[in-house]
Amino acid sequence: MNLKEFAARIGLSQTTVSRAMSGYPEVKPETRARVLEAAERLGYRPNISAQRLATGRAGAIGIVFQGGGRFGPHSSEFMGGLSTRLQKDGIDILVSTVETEEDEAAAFRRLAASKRVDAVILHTPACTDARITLLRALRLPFIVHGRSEAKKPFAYLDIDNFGAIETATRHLTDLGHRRIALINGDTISTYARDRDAAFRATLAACGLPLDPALTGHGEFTDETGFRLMQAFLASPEPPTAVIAGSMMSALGAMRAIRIAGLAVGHDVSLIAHDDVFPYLSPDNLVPALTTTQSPIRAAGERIGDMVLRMLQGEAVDTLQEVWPVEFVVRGSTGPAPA
Amino acid sequence: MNLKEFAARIGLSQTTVSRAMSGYPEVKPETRARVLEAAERLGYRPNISAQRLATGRAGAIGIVFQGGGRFGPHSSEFMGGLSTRLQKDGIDILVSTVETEEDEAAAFRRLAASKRVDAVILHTPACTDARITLLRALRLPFIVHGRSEAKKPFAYLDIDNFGAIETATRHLTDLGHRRIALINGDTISTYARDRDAAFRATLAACGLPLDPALTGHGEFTDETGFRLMQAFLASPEPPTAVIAGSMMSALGAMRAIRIAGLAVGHDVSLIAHDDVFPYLSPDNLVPALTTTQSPIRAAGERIGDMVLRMLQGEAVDTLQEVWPVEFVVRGSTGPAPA
DNA sequence: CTGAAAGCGCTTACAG
DNA sequence: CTGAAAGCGCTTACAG
Repeated sequence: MNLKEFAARIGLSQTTVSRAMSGYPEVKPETRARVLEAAERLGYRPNISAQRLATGRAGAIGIVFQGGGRFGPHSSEFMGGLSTRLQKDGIDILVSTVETEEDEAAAFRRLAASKRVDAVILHTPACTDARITLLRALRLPFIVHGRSEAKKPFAYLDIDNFGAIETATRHLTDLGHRRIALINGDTISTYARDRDAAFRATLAACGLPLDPALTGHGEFTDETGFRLMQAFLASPEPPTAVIAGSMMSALGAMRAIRIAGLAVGHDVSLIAHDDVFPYLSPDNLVPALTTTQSPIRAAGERIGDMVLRMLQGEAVDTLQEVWPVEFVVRGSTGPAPA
Repeated sequence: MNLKEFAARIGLSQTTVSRAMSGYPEVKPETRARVLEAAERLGYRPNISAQRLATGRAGAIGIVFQGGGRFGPHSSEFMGGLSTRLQKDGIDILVSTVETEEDEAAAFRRLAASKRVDAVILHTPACTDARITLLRALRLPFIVHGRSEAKKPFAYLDIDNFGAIETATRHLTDLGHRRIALINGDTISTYARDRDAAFRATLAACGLPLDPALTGHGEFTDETGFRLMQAFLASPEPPTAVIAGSMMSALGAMRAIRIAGLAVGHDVSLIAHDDVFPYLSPDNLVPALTTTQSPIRAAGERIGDMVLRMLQGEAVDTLQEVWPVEFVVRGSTGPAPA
């Protein structure tokens, strides 16, 4: 049933029905109630494509994931939160996956040109990110999950990666550790740079040298954690503590530590950053894992909120948040072995 | 730039331009080439909402995830595959997350009434699933990831859950195990029932009793695996082997086994079903994990393919596939202890 | 092979 | 507070 039929059926004009359903103020309350009730009863819903064409709004926001690897557990938690929030306002999420950087740029061009989305969410930004320049040129509104450097301000939500790693590192030095390793994420992303900077700064502040053999980069997978930890342990002076960038890396690191015949929390302390996955809790590991934690699902919800406000015209420089990261000490960290 | 402007700019009618861009046959090849080149050069793309309104097609398929828990690592892998395939045909994916069963039904009604999607993907079906009845009533085309019982045929892609667990169980009995435990998924889903049936049938075929204390159900999380395994081990006659429904459950089970002072693959054999996650490989575990495996990403791609064929009018009874599951023996299974 | 025009189902400025 | 009508930007039956 379309608007014309429905309006005829209840004896009102299309105009009034449309206004009643869209919540416009100038409709008499009784009229609105009657329209809403009838729509529910007769099952009338405005055709979304017609609505979009008429208003010029797409009613959807876009998100692009690059490569198989990047659509992992973090993505799904984030998406869960985002979707929960946008659902409430009837905004759709349009998911694209691409292989390369060029494909991602092409995807953004396509989204912009065909007016498929009202805004996009950019994630895992690099320190200087060409995508930001592109989105600006395309006049496609965007919000960044993470931070980046750019001349003009833009909307973003990030967590305090610097603070997280600073706290973690400081906790370890306080426990007497002097050889600390870091399993970081990919090299170009801002978050990895921030974590690296925090790690270096804190070691320096404690008068400890940075041993390049004790830092490694890679995807947040079990395998990378395992491989890097094995390399650390094989170095001439193995670490007595390690900070892992994610729960996945931590699982791999834990195994490497055990295989080496060492005990986590006793011979080697371990801290992981935890995005809070419902299916993998640091409390369940043995020993329970000390973590810096920040729920990525909540970040998704918040970004959904922010993108809606942006579309309502709120200025981007009021849409900038940095979330503190919680630090939870559990059994995987202990005094440095004598 | 819209069609009118663009057509004027290159001196052709809107009709011809539209036909050239949509790949209709009746356009002269040179004309088409000229149109396509100009579109590329001038950056013209049809407005997607107008296109959808005019054709009556939404150009999108929907997928609904129920509850936070269900949008986990399996979902993201599946979505990655699905998106990869649909992208090629310019079909969008519309993701919704809901809390309850009623919300899910409401979401389907909304998608259907507002013509937001051309079809939906239904996943994790129960043996008799009310959602199938609903989608039929709504005349919303659908394809099921999994199987279900229904009078009329419908499109689906499932893996051979029965065969997988049969093979796994048989492998264990062949190794001399007589007390085998099963960590299964939620109770109402078809896949869990199939796995349970295979487990029972194989034990029976080997003349082994089924001990209810050695089977458990729950979400595919580390925690559930851990908790169930601890319970199994605490039973009067603990198992010498266990089959876990997912990699997450297996991680928890492994830990419970180790905490009990037992060795995986020696004291207790372990087999897991693996959906093949890029960030968590059974080869990396210690010992490497024997698995029944089936890549859920590939299933996502295939379902994308099938849904496109369905929308092109292919009959649903030719869109039914059951994939065999691969069995890979690694170090986590060994002879039953004497 | 190409074009003029109706129609898809909404929204909204304008008029009352 | 309500309505008649133009317009959003496409597609496509019909005519040539």
